[in-house]
Amino acid sequence: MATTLKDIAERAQVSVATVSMAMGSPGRIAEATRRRVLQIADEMGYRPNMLVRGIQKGRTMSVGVLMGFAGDLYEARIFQGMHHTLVKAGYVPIALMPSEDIPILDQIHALLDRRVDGILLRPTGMAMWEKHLHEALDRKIPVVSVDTETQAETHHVDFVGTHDVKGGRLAARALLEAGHRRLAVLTTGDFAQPMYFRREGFEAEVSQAAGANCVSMIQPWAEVLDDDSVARQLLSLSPRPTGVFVTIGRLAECVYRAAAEMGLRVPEDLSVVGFGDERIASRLTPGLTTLRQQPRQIGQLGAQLLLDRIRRGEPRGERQRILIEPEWIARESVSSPPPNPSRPAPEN
Amino acid sequence: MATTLKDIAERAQVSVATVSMAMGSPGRIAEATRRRVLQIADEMGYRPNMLVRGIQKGRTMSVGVLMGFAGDLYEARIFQGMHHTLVKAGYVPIALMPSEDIPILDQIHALLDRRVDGILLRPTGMAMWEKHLHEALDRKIPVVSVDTETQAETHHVDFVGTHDVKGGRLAARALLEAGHRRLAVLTTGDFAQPMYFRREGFEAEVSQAAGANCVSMIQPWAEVLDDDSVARQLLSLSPRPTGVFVTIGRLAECVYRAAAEMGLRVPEDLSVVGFGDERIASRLTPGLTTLRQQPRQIGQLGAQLLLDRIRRGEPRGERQRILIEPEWIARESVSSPPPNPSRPAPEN
DNA sequence: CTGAAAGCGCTTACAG
DNA sequence: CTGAAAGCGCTTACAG
Repeated sequence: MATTLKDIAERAQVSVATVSMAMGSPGRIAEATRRRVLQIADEMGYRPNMLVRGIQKGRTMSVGVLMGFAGDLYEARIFQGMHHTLVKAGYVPIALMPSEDIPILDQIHALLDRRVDGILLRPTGMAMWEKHLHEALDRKIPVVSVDTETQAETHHVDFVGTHDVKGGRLAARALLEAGHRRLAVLTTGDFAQPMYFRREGFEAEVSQAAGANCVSMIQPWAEVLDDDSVARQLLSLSPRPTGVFVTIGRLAECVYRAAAEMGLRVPEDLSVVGFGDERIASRLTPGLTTLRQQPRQIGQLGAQLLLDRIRRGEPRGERQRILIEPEWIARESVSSPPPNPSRPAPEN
Repeated sequence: MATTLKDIAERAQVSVATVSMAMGSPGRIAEATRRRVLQIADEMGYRPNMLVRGIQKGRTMSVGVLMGFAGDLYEARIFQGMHHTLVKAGYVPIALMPSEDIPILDQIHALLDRRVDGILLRPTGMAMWEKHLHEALDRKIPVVSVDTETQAETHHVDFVGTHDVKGGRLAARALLEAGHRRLAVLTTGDFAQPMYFRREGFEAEVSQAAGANCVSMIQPWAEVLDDDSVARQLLSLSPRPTGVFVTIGRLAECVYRAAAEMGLRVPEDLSVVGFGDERIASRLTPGLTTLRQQPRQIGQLGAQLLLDRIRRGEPRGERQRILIEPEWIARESVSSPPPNPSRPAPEN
């Protein structure tokens, strides 16, 4: 249906090879012929057929992107970053997502059958991509994981994500420097590594500070939005923590509400530091001091890593791992601890 | 690099044609041979090369998807719907979005050069896809527009979207039936047709009701979130409207705030009906009665329309246009008008 | 400077 | 029942 080199060759009264060279190889064809051929090609609306090139060179200039596409800003930003880097380099993303009634293996095969040059994925808890990743790796198709690290098959899967441990440390350091000593973490358990790492970093930093301690409580993921009971428990501890780190922004809402119910003011009585969730953080009153992630950059670097591997043609090189430090965004939810704690500390 | 039919043929000691037929054509090859070939193919991890099929049959089983991917739930749902229908049918979406520094024409060409079988697009205000759509249409590649209708090149561009006019009518009817006669529309101008259609439907319905009237005010899009001044103006009219229709959910926030500042209660003093934006609608207090759109279904039907066109092989058939009625979601923001309006109506 | 030939991976009539 | 040949659209040595 579409215009082919043959069509052009006939019209221009030259061979297909000549047309091909006129378009592709600079000085191979006489300038006059070349001009004429190009002119005709243009008139006929010729567009190169990348399928052919894909077969010939073994490069389709397309990559598979496996994500959630669930509609959160964070993931959209990651995709924006990937998209930008890919398209700038002449690549195109084939975007697939998990779906109840479509076997994941079929999705991977759909990519392999179209000979994608590589795969970018964000292995969220729900998407069980990982089990079938070897299908790609065995065929020497590079895979780069983004935001969340793959659990299995990590051997040659590069990774770009947030430096969660560092983020946890930064949160702890800020609270410690503000004078807090009784610290707490409110986290949510069943949602993969990032939460664990954030908590880990926080606890590690606190453990190095003289006279400071830290309790941690876990709220089931399903109840993150609605249930304030865990936050209330946390604030009912005696002695009560004066600085709380929540590993995900939404949890701050629970803490805020629980505090309000208990007559505690933020930040006068209680300092709170969050993680990510910029929208929520800026909307809360007082504004939530938080660690901003860099989803766009994560997407870009992930794509870059993949392109590097594709270009080097060695999917089994040394594994790359890039962690991006979250940015400290100071709002109004952190201050020094109350001078007169609910239960006076004897060591004054 | 990847296993080819030739590799399998060598191992199985048969011709490439035999291998091909063993896989593709049912009864063409002796069962024993077939088994052996398939077995070997499986061992070698053979995967068919769809690029070749794409060249041979002129079908790549891929379609271009041009959207915003800006991270709103609504668009994500549309994409989910498209994705589901496409993947179920063996197709795959190549997802491209507008980007400051990438010419749109290049994006379209990226799709054409990969010989996508069709294009799905959501022509939002920002994305100037439309100018270059003829590049696809001229090459007989079907295009289906979703959510927002294309302005130009509509000749053969099918469309699936919300029945905005009907939605506006439903909103008006509900307010009229609740007894309201002084009605108002708060809309936002610079954001393409849907808003106009909603308003149009509302005004048309009101104009048919005895003794009812309607004023309309437009708020610039850029200020939708922050600026309540237009809403305040609207509520300061004399006589004051008792029922307001906002053409987009977010605007309800402005109305709510303005009402609160002016000492007006929703719904006792003021009834409000919104459109879309389920998240906001359910979060507001009182809950916003609204017209729910069906983004997932819109995506599915859009993809279906495209697949139909691809299969029929006639990109120039009669134009399809599917409008999906928004669903009336009753919450708490609508009641009968106040018995004793701010400025007593003489006709009692 | 231009063309004929071989090849990329596969399918499909057509022979045998 | 299986294979050789031609062809899909293109590129790339190799001749002339």
